[in-house]
Amino acid sequence: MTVSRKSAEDRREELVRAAIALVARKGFAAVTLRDVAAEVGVAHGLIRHYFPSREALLAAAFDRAVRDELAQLPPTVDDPLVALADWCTSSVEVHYLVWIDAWAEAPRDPELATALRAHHLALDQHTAGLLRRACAAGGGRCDDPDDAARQLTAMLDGLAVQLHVLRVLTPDEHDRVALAHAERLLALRPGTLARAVSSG
Amino acid sequence: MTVSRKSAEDRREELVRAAIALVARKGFAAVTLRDVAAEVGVAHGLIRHYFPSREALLAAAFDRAVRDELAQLPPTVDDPLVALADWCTSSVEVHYLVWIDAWAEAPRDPELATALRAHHLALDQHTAGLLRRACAAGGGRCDDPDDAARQLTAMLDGLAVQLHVLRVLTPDEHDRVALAHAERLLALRPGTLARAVSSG
DNA sequence: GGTGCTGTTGTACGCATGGACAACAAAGGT
DNA sequence: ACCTTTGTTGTCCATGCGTACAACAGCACC
Repeated sequence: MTVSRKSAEDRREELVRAAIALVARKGFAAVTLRDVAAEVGVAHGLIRHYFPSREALLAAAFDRAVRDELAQLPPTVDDPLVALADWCTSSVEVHYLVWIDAWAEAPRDPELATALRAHHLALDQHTAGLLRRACAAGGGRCDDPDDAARQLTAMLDGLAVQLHVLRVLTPDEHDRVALAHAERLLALRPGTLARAVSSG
Repeated sequence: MTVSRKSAEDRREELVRAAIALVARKGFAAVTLRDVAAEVGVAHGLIRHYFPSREALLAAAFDRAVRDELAQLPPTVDDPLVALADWCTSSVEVHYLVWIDAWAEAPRDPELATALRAHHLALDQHTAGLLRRACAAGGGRCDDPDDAARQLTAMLDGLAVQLHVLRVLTPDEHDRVALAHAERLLALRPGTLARAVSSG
């Protein structure tokens, strides 16, 4: 049997990506080192060569998922209304399954809770920025963007649960409710945002 | 060692309650039959006398948690405004930790997902009723109570995550945002609901 | 072409888990 | 008093887990 060698960098990356996929599929608690190894196609002993413990691997995976999401946030869209509309309608399923699992784990894992809180605050700030710019561009009114951002993120989280977990919403309904809520927060004319959703 | 005997009914109840508490504390996946037995103070073999499997015990525990919550829903309050305001501000921490854990588990457990969806729809209907009555009593306007209920439950779920998991909100902030959102949904004068919160 | 270095494998160990079951102990009927 | 029923215990087993580690294989450098 000839073994296939990879650079340490590539292999680490491969393992982390496999871990993220498996967490989304099976949940933090159910992900096994043997699972991850099988997903990549290596012996499970190899993981110990890159990560001192299972916990370290999962922490790296979560960290990576956060970084991924934050990095791909700015969709390189200039129009503030389009940016906000896209933000309201972009709820990536895989990521949300990871977040919801992290929510469930957070009360027992202070480190994860801290990371989760930091991630949330970053998204909150991003959302506040989107709201500010969209408000100015759309002729709306927004006394307290930070408060509005809190309300929008709460709504989006709740809608994501209804969409991805409870499945009591269709994607279209999700988008309609989210956009309507954002329009109401900014006192925009109904439909302003709905018409701005990028066609892509 | 003299063993302490209990009626089958009482013992079952005791085991289910212990399971609920442990799920809230450690999460579905991490709850062990030995854990539950230790919590109650019996040998772990006893559980098999009451439940055919671990899965059956946890299912019974979740079912019981749902029943508990639905049973104690009507807070025996007549005033519709007070009832709605109480509903917006009552977010029991223990229960929500169980729900969030169930959300995380649902994508892998179709039976749990079904139960969760049924529970959600029941709450949605309850919320729609509250909104209808409060709207009439408070002189608001509500074209589509079902849609408004969907939006309120989504917001409450999102806020519960921010309060209990992320801990980026104080209970007061939670209540303020929730009440303001409900007022906006019904086009009530700001403060109408906030003043109605039962003093208890 | 030997010689380290490093990625990789396979096996082994200790441990915790869910489940199975035989033995035991407390009531309750007769 | 005996015996049946039923709640309860302790022990055993197969399995799967995270971790540890010795041996192996590809690769670069001298």
